[in-house]
Amino acid sequence: MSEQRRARLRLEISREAARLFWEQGVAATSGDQIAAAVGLSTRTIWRHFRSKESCAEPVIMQGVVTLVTLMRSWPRHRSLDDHLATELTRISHEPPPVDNLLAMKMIRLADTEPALRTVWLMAYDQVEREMCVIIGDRLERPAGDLEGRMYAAAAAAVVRVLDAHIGAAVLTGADLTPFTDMTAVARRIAHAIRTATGGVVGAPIA
Amino acid sequence: MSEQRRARLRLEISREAARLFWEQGVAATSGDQIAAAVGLSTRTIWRHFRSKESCAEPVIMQGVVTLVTLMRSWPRHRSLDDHLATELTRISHEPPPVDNLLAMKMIRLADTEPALRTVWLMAYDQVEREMCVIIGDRLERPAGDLEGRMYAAAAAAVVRVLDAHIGAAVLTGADLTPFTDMTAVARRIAHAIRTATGGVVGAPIA
DNA sequence: CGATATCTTGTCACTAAGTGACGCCAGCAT
DNA sequence: ATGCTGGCGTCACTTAGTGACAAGATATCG
Repeated sequence: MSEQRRARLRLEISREAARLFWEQGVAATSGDQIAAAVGLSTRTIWRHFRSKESCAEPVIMQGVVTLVTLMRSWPRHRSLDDHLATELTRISHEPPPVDNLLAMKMIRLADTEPALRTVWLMAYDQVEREMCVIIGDRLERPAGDLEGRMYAAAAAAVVRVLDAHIGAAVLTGADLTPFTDMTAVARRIAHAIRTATGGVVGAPIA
Repeated sequence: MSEQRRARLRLEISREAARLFWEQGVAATSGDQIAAAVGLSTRTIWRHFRSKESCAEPVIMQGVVTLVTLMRSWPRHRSLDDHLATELTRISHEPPPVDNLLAMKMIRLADTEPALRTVWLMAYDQVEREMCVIIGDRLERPAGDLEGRMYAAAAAAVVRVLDAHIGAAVLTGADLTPFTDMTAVARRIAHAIRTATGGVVGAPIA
């Protein structure tokens, strides 16, 4: 099975699962229900996900995949600030992915459902690994270097907090004007990452 | 049931569970086995833990509880570096807690067992909350402040990476001399936290 | 186009994680 | 002594998750 096809199927299952989790709660949603909603047998669900709750993972991941992609395409000669600003404004013209709202809802649920919180943390564990590669590559340090891992962990952590913050703001219907200016958002993210990495990750490389 | 008594019972269960997880693997260890090992009924195990894997949490927590305690007792007028150095050297004269090795083994298992990794991440999620209080208090910022939460998240993240690093070194039988000098260890931890918080958390407050 | 090999899914039986309900008893106050 | 409370054991039960095998889809090669 091609990697792409598998990822798409996982995402499709994840969408239905997340919808059900949000509508009726995690405990009240059974594996059978998820399977029925997506039109597969229950057995197939367990072939693609280790547990009921982890069905939410692809949707949660989708919420940060654009940022990770942007980080990956960050050219060495630019500052993170500038790169994120241009890319985010460019992307903001396109319609936002439909999964974003669903992802925020999952984060919200993770506040009260421990099982979902573990999934959320595991998703950012993946982000941390990605960051490890990106930062390690940028700093030209050996893979698995302790410094690089700390930078990556700190960067992933602040992005997670920012993500939770924005998600909470959107869902509670709070004032969203701080997040409409993509240049400002880019500056906040870049500043957070730069601060969390002691100023090491952010500047252009000569 | 007093909070203390409950915590002690949870720790007792956790020790047996961790031992079994290490000796025979997580999948091969049943709830019944854990219950038998600690001399309780299986039902009682589920009264104290949400899941089989989360039985490992108190032991994992025990591995960082000393550091969190030290952070909590950090006086405002001292630098984190100095405080940790004196306290760690003082403590290093006492015998190290017996659970430390067990905790390292759980972290090691978390590398290959996803279910245990979630528990590990959840434990550090708790550490992050603690850090939130400590840092928020020290910076005299309102509780739940976004900046404070980011500092706490970054600090908890780097401590987690350091912890994993040291644990791996101990278990693989690597050279442990870098970790014998408590002053040096304190400096590394304090430096990591200071770096991850952009230099904000670490200095004495006038 | 056809035959075969591979890969994914469905079905069914089964294990074990986790819950609800109820009764027991140790501790404690009256 | 009596009544209450809170933790524990027992047992029945639900359901998440797995193993094994058959069947259908799909790709590959002639």
